[in-house]
Amino acid sequence: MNMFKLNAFKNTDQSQLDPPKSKAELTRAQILGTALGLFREKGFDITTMRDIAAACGMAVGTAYHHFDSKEAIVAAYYEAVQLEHSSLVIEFNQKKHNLKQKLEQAFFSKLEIVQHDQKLLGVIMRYIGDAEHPLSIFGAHTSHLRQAGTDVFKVALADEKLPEHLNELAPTAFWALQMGMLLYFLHDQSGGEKTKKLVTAALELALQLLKLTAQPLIQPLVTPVLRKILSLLKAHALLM
Amino acid sequence: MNMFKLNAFKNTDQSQLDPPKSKAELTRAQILGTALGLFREKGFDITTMRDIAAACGMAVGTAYHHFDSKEAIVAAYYEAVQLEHSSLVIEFNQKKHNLKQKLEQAFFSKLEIVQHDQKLLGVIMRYIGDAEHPLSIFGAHTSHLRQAGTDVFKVALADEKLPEHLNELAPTAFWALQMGMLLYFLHDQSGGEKTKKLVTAALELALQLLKLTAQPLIQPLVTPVLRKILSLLKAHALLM
DNA sequence: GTCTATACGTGGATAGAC
DNA sequence: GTCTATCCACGTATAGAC
Repeated sequence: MNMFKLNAFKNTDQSQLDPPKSKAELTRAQILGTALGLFREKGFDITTMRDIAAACGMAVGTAYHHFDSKEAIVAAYYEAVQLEHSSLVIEFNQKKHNLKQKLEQAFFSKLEIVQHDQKLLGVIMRYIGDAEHPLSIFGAHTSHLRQAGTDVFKVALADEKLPEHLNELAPTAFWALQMGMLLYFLHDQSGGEKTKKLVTAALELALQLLKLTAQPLIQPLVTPVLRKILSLLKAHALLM
Repeated sequence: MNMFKLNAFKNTDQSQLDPPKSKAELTRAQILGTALGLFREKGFDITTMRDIAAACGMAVGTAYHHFDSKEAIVAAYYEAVQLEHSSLVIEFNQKKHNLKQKLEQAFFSKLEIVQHDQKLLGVIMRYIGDAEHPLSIFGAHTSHLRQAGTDVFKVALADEKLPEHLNELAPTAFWALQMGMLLYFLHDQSGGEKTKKLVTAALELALQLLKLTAQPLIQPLVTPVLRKILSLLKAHALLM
C-alpha cells in the first residue's frame, strides 16, 4: 500500500509522524481532509462551505481564507494525486521492467489512487471546457499538472527507441488515454474492475500500433501526419 | 449556407417564414434566442436568469416556466445543433462521395455550426463527469444525442466494408474523435483554423489506421483486442 | 395554460472588525 | 488568522390577471 501524501487526507490524526507544520498548514490540512470526507460521503454539490466549516468547528470566512473557493479544495486534492502518482511511477521505474509492465503500472497506480473518489474526479472534469477558468485541466493555471502527468510517461518510455515524432507525441497521447480512462472510470459501477480490463485491452492495442508505426515500411506513411499533429498540439500548449 | 433550425436563434424576426407556432413555442424561442445572444456576448456564468428575463421584457418566473434552469437553455441549444448536424450529413450523403470527403464533411459541418459558440460548448462539457446530472453528455438523459451523434458516422461509413468489430466500433470512435475536436476547438484562438488543420491530419491518420487494420496480415492480431474493447464499451452504454 | 409581480430560502463568496 | 455580518444570484413558491 502507498503511504504517501494522500494519506494525510484519509487519516487526519497522524500529524505527529509528519514534519512540524505551521498553524496555517495544519488548518489547511484539516479543511482539506474534512472537506474530502464530506465530498466522498455526500457529494460535492450537496456539501456546502457552511457544512465544511461547521464540521471543522470554524467560521465560513476562515475556510475561505485558506481556499479561494470550494473547487480550489478539489484542485488541492488533484495536486496531491499527481504528486503521489509521479513518485509511485518513478519508484517503479528504478527497477527493470518491460514496456507493458511499465505502462500498466503507470495506469493502474493512478487508478488505485483515485479509486474511491469518483465524485471528486467528476468535479475536476467540470471546467475542462473553460480555458479561462483556473481549474481547467487544459488551462494555463494547471500546466504544471499536465507537465507532471506527461512526465510520468516520459519516464516509462525512456528506454524505448521510437521514431523521432512518436517520441515527442507518445507521452501526450498516453496522458490523453489516461484521461479517457478516468472518464470511463467515472461511469464505472463495478468499482474499477471494468476500467482495469479496458485499460489492459487499450494498452495492448496501443502497443501493437506503436510497433506497427515503427516498422520501416509503414513509417514513411505515418511520419508526415504525425509531424503535423505534433505542431498543432504544440500551438495549444497541449503538448508538453 | 444552412437555413435550418439554428437560424431561429440567430435571427429572431423571421417568424413569418416559419410554420405558425403556438404562443408558448414563440416565447420559448424568444428566450432561447435572447439567452444565447447574452451568453455569447457576456459569457454563461455572468449572465443571470434575471438578465435574460429583463432582455426579453418578461418576468423571471416566465423564463423558468419554459426552461427548468439556465443549463437547460444550453441543452436546448445543443439539441438543435445535433439536429442540424444530422440533417446536413444526411443531405450530403445522398450524393456520391469518397470516404475521406464524407468524414471531412461530417467533422467540418459540425465545426461550422458551433463556430461562434465556444463559450457555450464549454458549458456542455461541464457535466461530462457527473453521470447523474441530466446534462452529462455521457448520462442516461442524453442517450438520444449520443445516438444521433454516432448515427451520423454510421451514415458516412455505410458504403464501406469493414471487419465486423470495426464496423461496430468505428462510429463511436469517430464520435469520440469529434468530441476531441470540440475540446481542441474550445481552446482554439484562431477562429477554428487550427482546428480544421488538426481534423484534416487526424482523419488522414485515422484512415491509414483503418486501412492497416483491415489488412489480412494484421487483422488477426487486432481483432481479439477490438472485441474486448467493444464489449467493455457496450457495458457502459457508451457504444451505440 | 400563459404570464406578472413579488418574496423567500439556500449557498457561494466578500468586507471589515477583532 | 479568525469571525460576524452581509451581499448577490439561483432557483422556488405564491397569488393573482388574462
